[in-house]
Amino acid sequence: MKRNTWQREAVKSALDAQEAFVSAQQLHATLRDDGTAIGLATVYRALSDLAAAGGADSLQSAEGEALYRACTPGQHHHHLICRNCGVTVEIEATHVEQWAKSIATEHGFTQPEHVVDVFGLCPECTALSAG
Amino acid sequence: MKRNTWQREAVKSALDAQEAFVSAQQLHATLRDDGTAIGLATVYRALSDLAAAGGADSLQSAEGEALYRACTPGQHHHHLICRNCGVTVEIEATHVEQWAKSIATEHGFTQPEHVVDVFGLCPECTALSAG
DNA sequence: CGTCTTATTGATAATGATTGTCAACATCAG
DNA sequence: CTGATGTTGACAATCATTATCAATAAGACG
Repeated sequence: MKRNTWQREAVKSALDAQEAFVSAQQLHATLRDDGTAIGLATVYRALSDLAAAGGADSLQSAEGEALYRACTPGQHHHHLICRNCGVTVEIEATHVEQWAKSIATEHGFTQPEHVVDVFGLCPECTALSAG
Repeated sequence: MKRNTWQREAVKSALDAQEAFVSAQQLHATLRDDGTAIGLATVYRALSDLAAAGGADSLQSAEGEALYRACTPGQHHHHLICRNCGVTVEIEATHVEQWAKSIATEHGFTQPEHVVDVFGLCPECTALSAG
């Protein structure tokens, strides 16, 4: 049976409060800073449960860390991510969905899934780097 | 000054001999099995040099390992990868390039880069899983 | 061919994210 | 309230990757 604990709630709402992709470590630090005493392992577990349940998106940073972000459940979407500050915009990619399916089929591949993410500098970071 | 060593040559040709993405560890094991005494650290170094020089593509597996594959230098391309056996097909994605640029611009993002990879089951693995 | 400079190697230690362990604890049905 | 058991959290363990550093070898030069 699945139980509801304040820890899982805390992780969920801490993730909701983020506008950018964050690592488990960062989220753990944030929670601690907010006065929430929670174990690191628990944050890892809560995040991977959330991701498995579709309540969060995850991706790997260039350095290999796992990053998480709250998302609308059930929606398949992709991301436009600032490589400097991490700010994220959800984007739709109907075109790309179609393209991925057809290219897979062309080559005889089945059960296609795809990883599509766009990295760049957000307006703010662009301004900063220009100044 | 950059020196030519048999170790780097060995890594390069071992990578060329692979039709799938492989990890540094796997490549090291392969080399050892072939009777080539080479250090693990050297394989790591050779692979990241190769990738930096454009002689190899790299991506992160779902488990977070770095995987490498020989590729045509200078060509920007994406991959269709079998999630079971790792076989890889290089694909072009002119559409997607354009789309990535325009979506980034729309949101005020600059210097767009993108990660686009399609995973699926190759014809062989599809047949196997069906049988 | 020898010699010298220094890039490279490789065994091993160190790092750092993530996962496993397991006793103590909290949740929820009854 | 109480008991069965899912969950927590401190810490150890794991695993890929990187740093360390003495020993080695590539290549320029004579």
